[in-house]
Amino acid sequence: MTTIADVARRAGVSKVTVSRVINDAGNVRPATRDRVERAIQELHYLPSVAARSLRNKRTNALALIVPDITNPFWTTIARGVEDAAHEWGYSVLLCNTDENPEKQRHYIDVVIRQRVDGVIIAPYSSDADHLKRLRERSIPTVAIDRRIDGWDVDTVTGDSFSGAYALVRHLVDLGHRWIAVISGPQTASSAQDRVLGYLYALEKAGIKPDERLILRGEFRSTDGEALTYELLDQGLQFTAIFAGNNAIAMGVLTALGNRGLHIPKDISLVCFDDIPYLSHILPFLTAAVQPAYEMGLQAAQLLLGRLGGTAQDTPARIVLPTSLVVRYSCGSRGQQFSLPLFEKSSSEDKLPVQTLFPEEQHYAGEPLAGPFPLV
Amino acid sequence: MTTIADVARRAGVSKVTVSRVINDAGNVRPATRDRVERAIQELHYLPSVAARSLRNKRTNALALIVPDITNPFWTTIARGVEDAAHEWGYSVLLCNTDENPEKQRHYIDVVIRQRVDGVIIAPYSSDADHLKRLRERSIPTVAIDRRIDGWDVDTVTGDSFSGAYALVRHLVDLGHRWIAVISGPQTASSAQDRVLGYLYALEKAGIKPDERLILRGEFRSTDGEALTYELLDQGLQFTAIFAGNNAIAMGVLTALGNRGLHIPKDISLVCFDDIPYLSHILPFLTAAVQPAYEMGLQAAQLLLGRLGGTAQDTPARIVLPTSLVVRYSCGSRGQQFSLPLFEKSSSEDKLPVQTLFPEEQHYAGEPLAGPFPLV
DNA sequence: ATAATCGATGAAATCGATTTCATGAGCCTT
DNA sequence: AAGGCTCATGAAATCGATTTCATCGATTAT
Repeated sequence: MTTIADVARRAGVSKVTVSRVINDAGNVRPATRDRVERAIQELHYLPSVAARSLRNKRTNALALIVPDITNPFWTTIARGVEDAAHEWGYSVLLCNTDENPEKQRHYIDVVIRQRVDGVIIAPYSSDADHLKRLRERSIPTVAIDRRIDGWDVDTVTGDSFSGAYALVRHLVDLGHRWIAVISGPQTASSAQDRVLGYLYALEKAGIKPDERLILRGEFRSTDGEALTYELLDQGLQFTAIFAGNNAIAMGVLTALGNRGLHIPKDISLVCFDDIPYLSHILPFLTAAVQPAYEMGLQAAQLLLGRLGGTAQDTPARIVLPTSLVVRYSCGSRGQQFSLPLFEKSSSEDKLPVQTLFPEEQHYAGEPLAGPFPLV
Repeated sequence: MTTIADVARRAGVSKVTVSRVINDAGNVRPATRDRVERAIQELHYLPSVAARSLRNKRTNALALIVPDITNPFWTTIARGVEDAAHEWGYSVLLCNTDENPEKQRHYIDVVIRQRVDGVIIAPYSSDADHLKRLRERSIPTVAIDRRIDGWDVDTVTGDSFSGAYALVRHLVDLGHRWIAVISGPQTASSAQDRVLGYLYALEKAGIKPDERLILRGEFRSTDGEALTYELLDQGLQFTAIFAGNNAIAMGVLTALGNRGLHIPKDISLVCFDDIPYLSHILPFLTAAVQPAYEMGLQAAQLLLGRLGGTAQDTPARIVLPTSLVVRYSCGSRGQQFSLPLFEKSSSEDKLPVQTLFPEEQHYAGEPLAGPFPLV
């Protein structure tokens, strides 16, 4: 790997001069600059970020710590963060915790070892011990989607409270009186707020909440499914379910389908967060939609602003508005059909595909180009 | 930030001894080891990867360069890569190229500056100039999903040829004779193979291919949509469309819907790659499904194997089998319904949600906990 | 004409780890 | 008892960049 010394030697100057050229630091004669630039070109030199950041104490890297990169909500946030970071010349270390405190601890370690300049985190639990490690080292941090109790940091969230209120209000307006909620873990402020919004909507409607209809699990489809079975098996009376996020809603759908219940004919369903591809083809689920890309963008801009040292004021608390997207899962727009659309047993045929030319497939080059026209 | 020197001072030893403890290098008296470990604990010391890798010339980091992290296919691959990397103590630098050669060039620069130990890349174009830069520096590289012509590297792909063959064969068996294909860019081997599989299926069926029915764009829904309009506007005769990937299929759906055409009543549709959430609720699209997670896993294992120096043999060419999942978009299982399910104009109502307590929202702590029961 | 300033350049120190080599203590062998 | 080992430990060099400070020639001010 070529180093700055190689470039210096080739250009007939010292390392310092090469460094000046790289960093556009001025005080370099145009002729010298040219020689150095030519040497850089010829050697395909690219400076080592490790060496540079060792000296600089700045890595030009952010970390984004999220629960589940498989969920399109988080993917979209990641895109927002990445786009903003890219703009400012920062790279992004993406960390996936699976809502697992142990993995979160691990990644906080990684992030510290990497000496990233800043962290954007959707904390598993607000008071988690290991979050303190970021604080102790005063690593600039932005909380996204979830607040961190007891640490006054910049925060970007969607308006979970109002979104939940709007969803439940919608159900109430349609005449529902027994509404179950399956939210996320109590440790996540977003999950809390959604339950609070739910309660507020009930209160406003003069409905006395029933504790047995308020369930909490992880923000995962498996938990949504299991808790729906629990609801059904307890023989409770309810006519609608509010799912705390899109993954939980998927689990609810699965469970209801398996029990032969149809939406919205038998039960209405609303949820938080959109599912991009799905709602495009099948605009079925009525949902409170957060501006995920915007959230990522704002979080990154907030963080980069801090790093740039421009904003030295008090921590920002940005709460972005949600939208209520009314579709068909409550029957409010006419019952075009009910989910599930298919009988369970006949829904899929998965056939193995035979590999046609096993030998050729392992060749380099273009073994398949021979016998076919038009290519 | 505490350094190894701080730890050494506190433990009353030299930096070397601390380094030995950290790296479990032996030749340290148990009593000394204890003192050092206690000092590490007390100071919350975590070594800097920059300093370490500067000296070691190993960063314990991989890069994964993919076209679009928003597409669940790539997200799933990323999970496979990440899980394998995590297992071996490597971190993953995730790079998103948007199928944009300029961004790919940029990220290859980044990857070199970062001195990552290895790269897994779905190259935009196999013969792209800037791929050479990885080669020149002999950075261990694995191509994923797409082969790289003229560079004999480890490669992990799905069996696009056979998958495409199976899809088109399925259409032919159902009686289709005029089948259009909308594939990805010719520079991507996966897109090529899918066209080749298409042609092979036609040939086997004794159908003469029509060049006008073979279209290529980017692997994006916008291109799928635009090219579908093109097909329709040319007044060509065709009864089915084979979409080169899931994103293109989404675009095709949009275009057909906008033109008032229904699937499978008016036109049949098959595509490559699944759409996890969607096909779970609405198992509608008949597709050739690649084992994405497995692909990521194998690519990472291949790469890590190289880095470990275990496998010094010739480059591997792993081709993983696809499955044909027969659903409803060709009508072969009965026409339960046609897509689009809704009249276009009436499909959604997006309402802004009013923020209920704007002031409280910006407070720290738990401003919302007051007036509600049950919390 | 001389001092002061400025611009271009490089030598050496530095960042935080690891590696190499030297040292000295204790133990074993003959 | 002397030489040879092993083991525990540390001093110094090193990785590849940047920063600080010194130097020297040219230009400007007095």
